[in-house]
Amino acid sequence: MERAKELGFPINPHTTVCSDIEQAIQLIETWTSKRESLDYEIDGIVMKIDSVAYQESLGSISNAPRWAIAYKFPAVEATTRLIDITINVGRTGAITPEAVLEPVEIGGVTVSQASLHNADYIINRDIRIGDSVQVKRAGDVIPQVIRPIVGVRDGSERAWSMPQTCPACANPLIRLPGEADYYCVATDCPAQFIRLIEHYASRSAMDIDGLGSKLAVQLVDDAGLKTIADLYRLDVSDLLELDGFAKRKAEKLIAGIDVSKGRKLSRLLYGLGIRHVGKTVAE
DNA sequence: GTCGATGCCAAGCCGCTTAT
DNA sequence: ATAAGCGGCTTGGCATCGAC
Repeated sequence: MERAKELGFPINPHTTVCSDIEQAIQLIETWTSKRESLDYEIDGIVMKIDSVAYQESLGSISNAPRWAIAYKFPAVEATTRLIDITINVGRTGAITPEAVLEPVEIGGVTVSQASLHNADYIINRDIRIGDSVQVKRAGDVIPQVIRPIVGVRDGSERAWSMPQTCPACANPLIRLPGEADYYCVATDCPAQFIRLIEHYASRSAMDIDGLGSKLAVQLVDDAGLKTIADLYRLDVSDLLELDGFAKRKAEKLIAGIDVSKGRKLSRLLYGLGIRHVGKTVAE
């Protein structure tokens, strides 16, 4: 940091060296109360091993160094009403329940939805539709439903259970013994296919410029896409039939699809969306 | 002016493999 | 035998930019 400063980079003036863990804890306590005095917001403090030699011998795991970690201040919590629980069908057919919340301000943003992860998450916490719930932003970012406030129930709350059938294709949902998620295992489920198209076109797969989630819906619902291969049978005149498409946008998308023919085999493999074949495995 | 795509900030949970 | 590591999968919000 000192060298960076010498080179003219702006560095944070509050950087402090602590000689042991007690001093580090003391520093956190000091800043917990002084936090409001800064003219910018902070969500915690980064602790680093000062010795470069120790940093090198500690190394890294995956993306994170073992010699630096963030202490995060407790996230702000808010109370709101759980209006409904909807379910989402993922690319692999995994079913994820989602909380529809009465919009509430938390840490400067409005939270109206949160993932509920799986059926057990809801059942174990006894979360019911209509409940008042405590919500926070985990790591000050990701909206999370923590627990229901049982004491304020008035009897109108309804217990939730996982639907028996897929909301998109009406085929039965299946949960394998020992697994947490329910799956739609239909091979022709439109919700799964829309997600597959999104994934296939995404930046780290075939990187088709201009094809995102909204367009995937349009292509499947309105342009009659049935397989990934159908993408390559589209032409400009097909796209001009669709809402919001004019010449320029249609030509750009066709060009983007064309360019994707030249992508590496590993990107194609990843793009096909085979379970347990992620980016690393594909490469 | 509006809508969608994208890149950025991220965490929880799960299933499996590897290290201790 | 247990813990740590890791990849995979899913999600929310915001700023910015381009197309319509």
